[in-house]
Amino acid sequence: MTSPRSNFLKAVVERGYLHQCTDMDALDDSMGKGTISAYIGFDATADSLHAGSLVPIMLLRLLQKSGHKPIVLMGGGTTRVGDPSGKDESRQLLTEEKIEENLAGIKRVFSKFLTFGDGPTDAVMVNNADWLMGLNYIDFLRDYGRHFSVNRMLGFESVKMRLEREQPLSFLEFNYMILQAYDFMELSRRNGCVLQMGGSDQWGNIVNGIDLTRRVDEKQLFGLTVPLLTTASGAKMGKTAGGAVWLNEDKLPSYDYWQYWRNTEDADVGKFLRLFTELPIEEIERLEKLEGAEINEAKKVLAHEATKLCHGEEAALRAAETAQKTFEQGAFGGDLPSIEIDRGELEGGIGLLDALTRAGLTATNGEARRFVQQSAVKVNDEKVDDPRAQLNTAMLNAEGIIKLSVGKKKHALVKLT
RNA sequence: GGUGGGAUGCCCGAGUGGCUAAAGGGGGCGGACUGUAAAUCCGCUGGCUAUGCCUACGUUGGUUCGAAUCCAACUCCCACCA
Repeated sequence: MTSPRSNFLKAVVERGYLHQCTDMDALDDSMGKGTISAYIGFDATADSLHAGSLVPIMLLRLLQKSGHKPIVLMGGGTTRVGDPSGKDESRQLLTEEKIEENLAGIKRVFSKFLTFGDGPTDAVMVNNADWLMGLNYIDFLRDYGRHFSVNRMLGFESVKMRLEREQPLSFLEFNYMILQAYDFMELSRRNGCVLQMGGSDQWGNIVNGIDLTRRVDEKQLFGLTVPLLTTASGAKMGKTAGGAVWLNEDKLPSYDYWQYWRNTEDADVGKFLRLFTELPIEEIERLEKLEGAEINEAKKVLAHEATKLCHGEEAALRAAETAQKTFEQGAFGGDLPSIEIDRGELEGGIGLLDALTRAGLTATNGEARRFVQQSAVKVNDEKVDDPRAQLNTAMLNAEGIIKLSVGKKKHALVKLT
């Protein structure tokens, strides 16, 4: 493969987005000739996307910046079936109302990363429920079912894995790849889409769509996959203490989002800067060369750039300021989570355990008790190891705030109403 | 439809009448060490108005002083046979 000439593919290779591509040279040619449309499909299994979906999202953004048209395919129809790829067990089927609700939440995420509209390179969002729900079973089987070889489908990784491990695979799920293949063909017909991208676990599904369209419409389509990311120490991307790293502000405050990137493992910094920021490569090469404690500077840049894309520059600066005050000056910043308490209530004294739980630092009083006993709890940066301790007005600082901490990283503020 | 096997805490998985809030592992969290990193070591890991109480071993009943453990019915899953 010669090195690509189109802006998009050049960047894809350079920044580490490429895992596999069906026909790099031919795709490069088409992209050089003019604007193309490409799509990525997203499940509607939750009401927000999380950091695990960020690579494909960034890929669509890069596509748009390179002068092409991104199509976001919402799996309103296929989510009703459930993708078996990469999963041991069938997924719980979601109700229709829940799926609709999830679609609405996910739409808000994309508006941050892509420009939607009617222009030639404006992004569009489509929902495969629009064409899948109306399919007639017998017609579908006769028109398209005959192009799928079961023999071949059994060889696909997603299916093979289930069969080898003797995990049940229902006929419903077995049909997922057929529906996704049909999606690709449908999008090529409706929107002139010629490229489907996705995670490396989608390779089989993508290739199926290309094959189907070649057989039925005699059209050449392309597929390109991105690597499925794990951190250098093997953990799945996008998981953290409190659960998933959501991209919607209402599910994960921008301060916590910033912290997630700030805590990136050393070995991942360069990779993440390439994938999740839009800094020039030369700048990234400079940053990833930093060693020892200096690499923290690179992590701050990563946190800033990533947060800026998702939540805006202002939120990123706010998070950085709070982090600086909290971690580097031993004070606290206004972006920390906070709870408000009535003065009268505080005068009467509030149990420490109760306060920790109300502030969201602990899930239950029992957990709070354990933390206190493990001397992990601080009030105004003073260690407290008596579970019966009370908060009172004497603890308020000059600004009328009490700072609570659990461990080194979790902090919250108690303010008066 | 028949026969056999299974369902345990976030996950995997021991446990076959009291010593079981349930071994062990994973994951997660806290502490030490550091650089808000990794690795390593130590500890914690059902809830509560807390020397006690409540909830929990698929569901519902039963036997027993006492059940995750025994019995019955039911639900779901798996395997083999038809």
